[in-house]
Amino acid sequence: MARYDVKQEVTDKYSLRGRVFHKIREDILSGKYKEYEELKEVAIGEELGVSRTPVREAFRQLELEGLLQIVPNKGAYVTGITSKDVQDIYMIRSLLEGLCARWATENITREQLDELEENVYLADFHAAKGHMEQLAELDNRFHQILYEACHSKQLERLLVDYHEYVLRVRKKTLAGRRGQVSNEEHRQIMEAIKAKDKDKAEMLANQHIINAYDNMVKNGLHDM
Amino acid sequence: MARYDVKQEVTDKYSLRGRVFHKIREDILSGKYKEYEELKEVAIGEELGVSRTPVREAFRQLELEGLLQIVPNKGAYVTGITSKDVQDIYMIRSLLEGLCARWATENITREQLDELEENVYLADFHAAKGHMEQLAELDNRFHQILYEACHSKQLERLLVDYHEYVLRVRKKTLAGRRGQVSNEEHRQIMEAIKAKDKDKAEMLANQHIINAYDNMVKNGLHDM
DNA sequence: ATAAGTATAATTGTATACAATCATACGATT
DNA sequence: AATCGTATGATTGTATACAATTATACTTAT
Repeated sequence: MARYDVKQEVTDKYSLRGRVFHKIREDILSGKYKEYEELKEVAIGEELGVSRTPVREAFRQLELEGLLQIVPNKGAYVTGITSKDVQDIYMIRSLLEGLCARWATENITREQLDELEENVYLADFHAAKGHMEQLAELDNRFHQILYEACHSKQLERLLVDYHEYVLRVRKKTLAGRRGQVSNEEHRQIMEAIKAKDKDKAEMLANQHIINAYDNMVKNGLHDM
Repeated sequence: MARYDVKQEVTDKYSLRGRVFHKIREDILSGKYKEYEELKEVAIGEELGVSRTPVREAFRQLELEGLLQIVPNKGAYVTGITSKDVQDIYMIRSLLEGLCARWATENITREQLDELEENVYLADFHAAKGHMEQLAELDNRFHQILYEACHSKQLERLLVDYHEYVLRVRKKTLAGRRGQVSNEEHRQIMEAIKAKDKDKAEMLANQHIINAYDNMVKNGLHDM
């Protein structure tokens, strides 16, 4: 009847258990396995140096995440994502990121706010220098801080999932001018949270995701 | 490279594959397995007449759904849901049901609208007669129609998951006066959709979930 | 030549066997 | 008596074996 801490989950990601799961997940999101491609249990197993058992368990989880589609007695197929799916996900994310920003305004700690501020200033620097990799890293971290700061395990789980999910289609979105504009939006969100303006923070976070989507569509990245 | 239809997923739920998964899920949601209870693979397997393999696969899926927490080499424990978790989920659902109603307004078919209207009138009848079981059934169906009518696989998947999820805490919410009030809200949502008033439909659906939550808290059902 | 039917191969579904890890109890040592 | 160490049992992690299903190729009949 022991009450194990949820933090266990986080470490699991990088420990032995779930290694297979995350590797396959990564390979789907990175585009190594194409849409509608059939994944064979033995083939994947050999590639990862394991038997079918852990692969099957990973397949079942990936199906639940919507990344795989398993047809009984036939096979596992990489789920096809249509441009409408992407649009829907961004609209859903827009609402949830807004709620996250609202809750973060209420619950953010001094340390988290400091890191948020530092993040924005650092991103300014790297945007000016054209360091796209660091910019992408900082963008990820900015949202991650908010996910933690909203102080809701439920919302955090959803948003982390979606955030990883959209990496599949978002890869090069921060390149070009969007990087600087995006960080300017980050700054405004940060300022609103700092000023404890919940409504403004929510509205800005809403719009931030919509803008990211619009930019992605403009660059023609939505039809993968 | 065959393109299997998503409808396969639906039938799977009730076919052989996933039987174990749904049974265990049901037993957790129904409260048969208590919070923090440890589930043993062999014990569950014997109870369902299967070996450990399908049970393990189900465990992995249930962990991803947040219903189980698996600690490596130790065991699977039923996830404890705090009252804050419940509150968060209802807030999240409120936003998503609102979005669903908005999209349903844009995409609902004639047949779906008819069924929605019929649903409301039928529920009126059963509410007056005090038929609580039928009322609960109609409530489920009302939301289900909206999930289908919003015409978004992504949003539907989320909302169906949450809807089943909250059954764990919602069981007796429709009893008492809430049944009639709830159906009056259904009627307003339906009318707004019929009038193609997206904003109103969204707002009403938002409030509908908030009201359900407030009622649940008032009745003291949130601390399970 | 085409189509149906059958046999063979490949793949998934499930059960079982073995390995690794963890919990518990007992005993030895201080 | 308390504590550490070891041994034993229980449980999970993984691999493999077998069963069931599906896909493919070949044969045969029209």
